[in-house]
Amino acid sequence: MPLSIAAWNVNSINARLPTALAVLKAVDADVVCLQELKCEDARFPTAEIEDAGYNVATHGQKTYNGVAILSKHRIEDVARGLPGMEGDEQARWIEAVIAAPGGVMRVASLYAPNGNPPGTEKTVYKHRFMDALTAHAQARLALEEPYVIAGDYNIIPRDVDCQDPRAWAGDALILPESRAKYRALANLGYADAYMQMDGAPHQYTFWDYQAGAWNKNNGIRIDHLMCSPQAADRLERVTIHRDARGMEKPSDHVPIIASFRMPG
DNA sequence: ATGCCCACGACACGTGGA
Repeated sequence: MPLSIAAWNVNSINARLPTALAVLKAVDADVVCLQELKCEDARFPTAEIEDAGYNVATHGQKTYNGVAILSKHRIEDVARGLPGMEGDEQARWIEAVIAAPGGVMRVASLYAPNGNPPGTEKTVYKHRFMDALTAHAQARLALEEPYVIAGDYNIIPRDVDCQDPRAWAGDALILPESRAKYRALANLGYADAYMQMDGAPHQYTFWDYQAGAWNKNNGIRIDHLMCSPQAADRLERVTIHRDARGMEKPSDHVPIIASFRMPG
């Protein structure tokens, strides 16, 4: 029985709850990692999400950031906040174990910092966060378990992961220092699910609200599922749910979904 | 060369996003 895991930056769960519920239904993933809830835990629409068939674990924050894990299966061992970033007030990390019938899978929902403008404290913070992520991911490898770090990495890994790299030159999403952080995670042994299954150029997960970016297909691929070797060995499918961007009141991101064979 | 659009807070426009 496969286990599907989606990553989706919802850009405020309360601003587009009807849209979000429709997307959740259409995607029908077993596990959904949400980013940019933009609300405190008490204001998360738990009842509506539970009615849609999901258990809920949130790490919210007023106005900014906020991440959640939704799961049709039991959620265990929830941890909030990225190890190594103690004292950071920004809610960008939640991790848990999903007790699926076919076996357990550890899943993290990640919202990495944007880092713009380059050369500022924002950039320093982005790099510090990514270094903490790499250290944590390395420690987790010792467990030798299926583990997926899913979310908005705010990194364009290759030039072909955007429509026009010249338009992004100098941006924190594409700078070599940012790409090096993504590669450091990959070099530990974490596979980008999209790259393992397909890697086709010019497939995007984000289109800006401005300047008709969606109509011009001027997008970027910045939402990724990074898989431990034990998860990567079970990966059988990846899809990008582009339809979500064409809906009424859409998020500027769409879900990307990976499906894993499970032993049981 | 910059802004375009969108969400938020608590009402006007500044901050942040990517």
